[in-house]
Amino acid sequence: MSNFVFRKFQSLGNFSADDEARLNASMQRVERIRPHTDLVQEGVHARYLNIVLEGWACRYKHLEDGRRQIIALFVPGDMCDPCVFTLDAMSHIIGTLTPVTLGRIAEKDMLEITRTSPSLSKAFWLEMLVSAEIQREWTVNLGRRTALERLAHLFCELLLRMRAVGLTKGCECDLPITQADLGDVLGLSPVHVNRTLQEIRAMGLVEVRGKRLVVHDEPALQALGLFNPNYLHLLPSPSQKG
Amino acid sequence: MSNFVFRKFQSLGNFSADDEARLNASMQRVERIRPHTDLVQEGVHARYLNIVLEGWACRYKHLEDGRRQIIALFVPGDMCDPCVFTLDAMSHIIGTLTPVTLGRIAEKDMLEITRTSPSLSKAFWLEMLVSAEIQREWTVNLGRRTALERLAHLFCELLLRMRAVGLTKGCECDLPITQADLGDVLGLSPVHVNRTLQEIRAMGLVEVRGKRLVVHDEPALQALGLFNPNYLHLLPSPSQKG
DNA sequence: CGATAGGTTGAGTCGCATCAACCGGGGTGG
DNA sequence: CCACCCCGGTTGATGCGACTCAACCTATCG
Repeated sequence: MSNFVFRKFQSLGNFSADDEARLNASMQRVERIRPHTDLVQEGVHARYLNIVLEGWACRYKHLEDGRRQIIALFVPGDMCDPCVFTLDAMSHIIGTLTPVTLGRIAEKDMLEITRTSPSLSKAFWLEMLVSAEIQREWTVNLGRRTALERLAHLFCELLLRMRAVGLTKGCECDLPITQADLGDVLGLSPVHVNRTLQEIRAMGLVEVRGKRLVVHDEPALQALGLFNPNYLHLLPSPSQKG
Repeated sequence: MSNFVFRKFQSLGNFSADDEARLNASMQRVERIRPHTDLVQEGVHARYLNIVLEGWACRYKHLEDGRRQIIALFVPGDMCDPCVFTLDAMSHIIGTLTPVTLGRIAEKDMLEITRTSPSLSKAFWLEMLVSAEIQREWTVNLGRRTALERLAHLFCELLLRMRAVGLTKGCECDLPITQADLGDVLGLSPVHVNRTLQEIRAMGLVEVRGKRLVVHDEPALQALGLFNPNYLHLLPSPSQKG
């Protein structure tokens, strides 16, 4: 199992070697899915739990006239739908943003795992609650923050999430998505994303170069984005270095 | 138990007389909480599951500078936090919008109920999944719909949710909240809510008078709001008459 | 070497916010 | 019982933030 997925589960509670073995045994690897591919179709009952192992994916919805809103971002270690099994059909789509490698767990294995491993089912449960918390925070982001604040807030969140799975180097991490995708996350037009990126860089807080996010002043960025990390329910980080 | 709460649980699956008795036994009634009162403080571990029996409540967050976003609306029959027990602390506040009567179930009773009654725990689980679906749809609403569309969409949702618990008369239901509260739901200023209400009324779709919502043309309202009811996961309604 | 996707820039417009004043009704205190 | 107050709603004027359209630039890839 990749190191950062291991970290992810560790961050969700006690995670034993036995748990790891069980996960590995039931996880089927699906390599290098192309970017901008839909994994799960709207209106279809989910048959697998998908864990992102490499690359970024998202949950999104389309309006009839083509407008698109990305509802959630999935970075390595994230589970795309820890809770979707019981609903008859999904009202959203899960798709890749970059080339993605998935770990896939069939529904019956999931049921078996949650029935027999308290630590793993607690991990799935926590993952679900935290993703709901993120969803709520995004609601606030879209409803009450300006473009500049939204961008700052998103960058703060992503940096912390990437750090939690050990995918940062100091205040730097991958940001492998386009400005248009960022716009669909933030409810902004691609043009305005571009200008807002320039503005935030001119303030000396953040730079985006070559699909990398480089945060120069994290406290100031958090202040700008009115960012309070509580909603991520991160453990007091044992190592900030990533 | 009030008729509409009964309906609510029926709409969430098979709900026996025995289930009803168990709920009644462990539910403590809290009468007439004042409007604009916080039920659960931010950063405090929840000790109860709250079910709204009368009135409307909401989940909201504040930004440091006073901006406020309502993240969820709770109408009679809704559970304020079916899933919050396992998280250490909440990053949001639950408060009343109108005078509210709650049914309150202590944490230990909840654990007991979910452990021993499959039908009730399935109901709680479903309620949680649907509320997550609503949250996602609101994210789209704030990110990608105009003020007029947002309002139309919200009204469509509220009408269906109220109908599901039998609190509509045809295409009419209570709407006991202020325009300022609507603004905090929709990410709009109170002034703009007012103007948008006038606009939607001038179109002949909806009227709001005396804390009542009156929908004149539900299909047209759904079209305007780009509304697709799938996300509510309502059962094929046995009776539309409310 | 051309095609194409992503990024950048400018001009013009519009949706929504803000500020401020005013109205109307229900509750309260004198 | 009346006067007042205050909250919620309404209206107008003005400004700004973000969108749209359109052109152009740049890097990558076949």
